[in-house]
Amino acid sequence: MTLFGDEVGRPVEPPVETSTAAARSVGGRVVAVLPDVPALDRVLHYLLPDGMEATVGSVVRVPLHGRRVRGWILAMDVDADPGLELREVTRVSGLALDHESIQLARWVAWRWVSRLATVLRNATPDRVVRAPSGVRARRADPTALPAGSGALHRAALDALSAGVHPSLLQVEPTADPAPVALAAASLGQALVVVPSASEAARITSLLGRGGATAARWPGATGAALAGHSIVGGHGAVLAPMPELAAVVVLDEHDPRLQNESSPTWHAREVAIERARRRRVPVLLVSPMPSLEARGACGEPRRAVPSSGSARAGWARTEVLDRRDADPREGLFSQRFVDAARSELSAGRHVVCVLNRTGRARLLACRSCGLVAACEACGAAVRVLEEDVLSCPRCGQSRPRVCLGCGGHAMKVLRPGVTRAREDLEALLREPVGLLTASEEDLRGQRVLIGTEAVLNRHPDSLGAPVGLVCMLEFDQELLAPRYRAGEDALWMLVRASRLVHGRGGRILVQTRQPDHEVLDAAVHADPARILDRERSRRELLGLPPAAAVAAVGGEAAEEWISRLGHPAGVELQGPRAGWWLVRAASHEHLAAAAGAVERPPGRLRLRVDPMALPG
DNA sequence: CGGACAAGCTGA
DNA sequence: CAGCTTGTCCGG
Repeated sequence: MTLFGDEVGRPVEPPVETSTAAARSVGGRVVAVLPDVPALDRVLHYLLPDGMEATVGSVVRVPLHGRRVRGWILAMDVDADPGLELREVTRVSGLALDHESIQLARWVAWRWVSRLATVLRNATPDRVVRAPSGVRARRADPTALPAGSGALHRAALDALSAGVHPSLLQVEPTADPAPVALAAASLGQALVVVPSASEAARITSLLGRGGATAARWPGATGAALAGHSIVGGHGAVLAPMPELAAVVVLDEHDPRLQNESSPTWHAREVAIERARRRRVPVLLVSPMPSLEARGACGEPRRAVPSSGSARAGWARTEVLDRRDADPREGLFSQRFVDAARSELSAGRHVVCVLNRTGRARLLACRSCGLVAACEACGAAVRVLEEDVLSCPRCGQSRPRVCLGCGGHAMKVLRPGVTRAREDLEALLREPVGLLTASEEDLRGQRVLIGTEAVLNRHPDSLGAPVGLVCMLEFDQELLAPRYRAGEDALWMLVRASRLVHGRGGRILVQTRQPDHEVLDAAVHADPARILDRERSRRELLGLPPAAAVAAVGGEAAEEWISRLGHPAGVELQGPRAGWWLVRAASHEHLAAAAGAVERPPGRLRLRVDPMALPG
């Protein structure tokens, strides 16, 4: 029989999995296995020997063409071609998924134009379990609430009990979302998706204190199968959850909810689809609801601000116009230095954000003025470590010598955080800590400089209260070529608000675009000021979510595009720098057109709903 | 994907 | 013609 219609196409409802052939063979049951070999992309039949316990979703090892590979059981007791000599399952490793999460993975593979094996590989934790946890599932006690969170808890409960249509709750930036998670976990097994592992840890322990059985994903398959609530990043959305009662996505606008490598599934979209299939409520929460969420849920309900003030949770934001600044002032304005000194003397901490790693991103020779460029490809080189110029385009590196005059002295035109930190230490006569995605040195404690990564920290992890966050060069964010630059920039200001929360702290933004709409939105504590305009811009330009878009690259891209042809309702652009852009009116159209293409051999990179468009 | 197997090339 | 590389095929 054919499993679930065609094996890679649009998922259909599961077939009845009883078999007329159950008694056909001696010594075992026939099972359908998807080998963990994405290029194969076929379901094969094996014999599960008597005495070997397995079920749909079990991870097994099977012989395949002279080797042993991992695979997933997709169906039990299926009909196999009677002429086939079936081989035996070698080993049952354990449980990782269930029927529902496999069906959902099938939908993910369809929606993000990927293969089922690739999605299952992403959804399978490194360690599989032998059996569900023996601890009986408990719900959260609805009366166990952190102080002052009653209003948000009630709003969440209202939204979750209003029916199964997805709902959207706009909260203030500094609202603790824990009451929303507690509300979901008081209904039964809850799936709580958050953007980061640290936030997952925090919410998990809060749920535990609220009386619920809750566990962090990944590493919680046994708990999930036993009906415990699950808290985790974008991967958690495919956890097997047999008793699922409610789904919550916190900070649904956060780009980290999208898987960064293919398939680029977004946890928000999967959560909505999962809740629809299970007929359970789903609640999205955000201080700046995304266009995608508003498209799926309609206009957001607003949680009553705890303080009652209209700009509650949004820190005071000062915009410093640097158009007329003395160029010798460099990154640090006098106003910033004064503000920083006064915060420090008041016992509060200072955080600076400069979204450039390394020592320098642009240099020029001191004697002849030539900009330092790559010998091989001509791109501007940067300094990541002392005295080595490295090319961001082709990866070549060379010593720090001017190609024009042989001079050694270089002027830094665009410093990175490493260099900016040294300048700041000299300026404030104070040790400065450094925090980037890859490097952490908090020796300064009182003053901290970092890339965007510093904004992902919970304020409690920084010791004393932060009184001032300064965006040293915000134009880089406002002018970034990514089509989501506006939202991303506002999200940085929201996170800065979280860092200075509750102490009358403020944000100082150094910019040459003081009237930019993103700054206007932050100053007025009203994200709708950019998001409404953003929506019409996306519609006008055919950008997500107004259109469904996929970027196609890799060596097999050209062949794939030619096989795609020109189906109705699909528009092609490119190639530009080896990437094509496929655009369709909806994801139904995009997935139908892309799913009909037989993958050519070779590396194909297919990114649906990419964060940034190629070129 | 990666093992099996066949066909092609090389050197004694 | 053994020994090695390169290419195509196909998996239960």
